[in-house]
Amino acid sequence: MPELPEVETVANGVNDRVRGQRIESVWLSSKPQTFKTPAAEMEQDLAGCRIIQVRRVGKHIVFDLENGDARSGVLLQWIVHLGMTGRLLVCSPEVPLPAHTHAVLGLSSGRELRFVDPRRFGRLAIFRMENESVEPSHQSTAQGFQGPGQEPLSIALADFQKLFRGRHLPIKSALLNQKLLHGVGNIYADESLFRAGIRPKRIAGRLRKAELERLHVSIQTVLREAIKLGGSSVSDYVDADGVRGFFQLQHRVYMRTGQPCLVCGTPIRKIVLGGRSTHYCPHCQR
DNA sequence: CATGTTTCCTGACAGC
DNA sequence: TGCTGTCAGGAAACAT
Repeated sequence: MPELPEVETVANGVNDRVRGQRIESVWLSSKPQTFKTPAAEMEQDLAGCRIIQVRRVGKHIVFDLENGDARSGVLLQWIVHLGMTGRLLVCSPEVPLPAHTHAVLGLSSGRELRFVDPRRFGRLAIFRMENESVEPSHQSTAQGFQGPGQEPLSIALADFQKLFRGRHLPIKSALLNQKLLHGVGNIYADESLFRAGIRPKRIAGRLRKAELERLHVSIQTVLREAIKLGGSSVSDYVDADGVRGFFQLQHRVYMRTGQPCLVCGTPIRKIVLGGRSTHYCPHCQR
């Protein structure tokens, strides 16, 4: 299940392979729920565009596109959300199309960019923004696609603390809420809470200042470490090369139910919180 | 408005 | 062996 580190890894890998190329052909499957933008419209929009760059915003992969019509002043973005089982692959057209392929972009390099998603929790969309050249004295303030939440790797401590003020829900549920914080999913929520020594069901608004400080640090540490290792390969996540990440070897609680805590030896406990399996050490996390 | 619950989807795996 | 049932999970939609 791709979270921030996996999405970052995929986005970087895809960026290296497709940056600067033109989209010469577009094929989309007929599974309407995959397309937040109607498929016909998306096809029209993507065809002929040049890919300026590919980057991560939250758990979304954003393709910044130039549509070749400079006068239109429109910057298009292709937004890819991998959901649980989505993959982006760059390969030769000769490689047989895997089952559950939902999008194939033919590139000027002669290779194809493919979106494959068996479980269809992934989503594709076009984001359109006006080019903000209206204020020539200022740098463009155009951000393009932005989720409603904050980026965990750059949020300041004070803003981080503010996110949870007055919230009456378990801290883990708050961490998973993308409207608050981007990119933290089930694995990294559990791992961060373990490293911060906080029980997942503690009420977010009742955490002490010192605990939020620890959590702020541990989220960033865990995410950065995971990015360095290429993400976690838990079920079927692979990067753009089809290579698996290695962060799962660093998991201290996730999927370690019953195994001894690596700090104190107490068996790791598993509960269900907000419909998500949740792992923690009952001794180390209070 | 803030939270909680249900829904979407298929592969993997357990149990008979 | 092969079938059936259960589970996983991001985030939107819906309910409370």
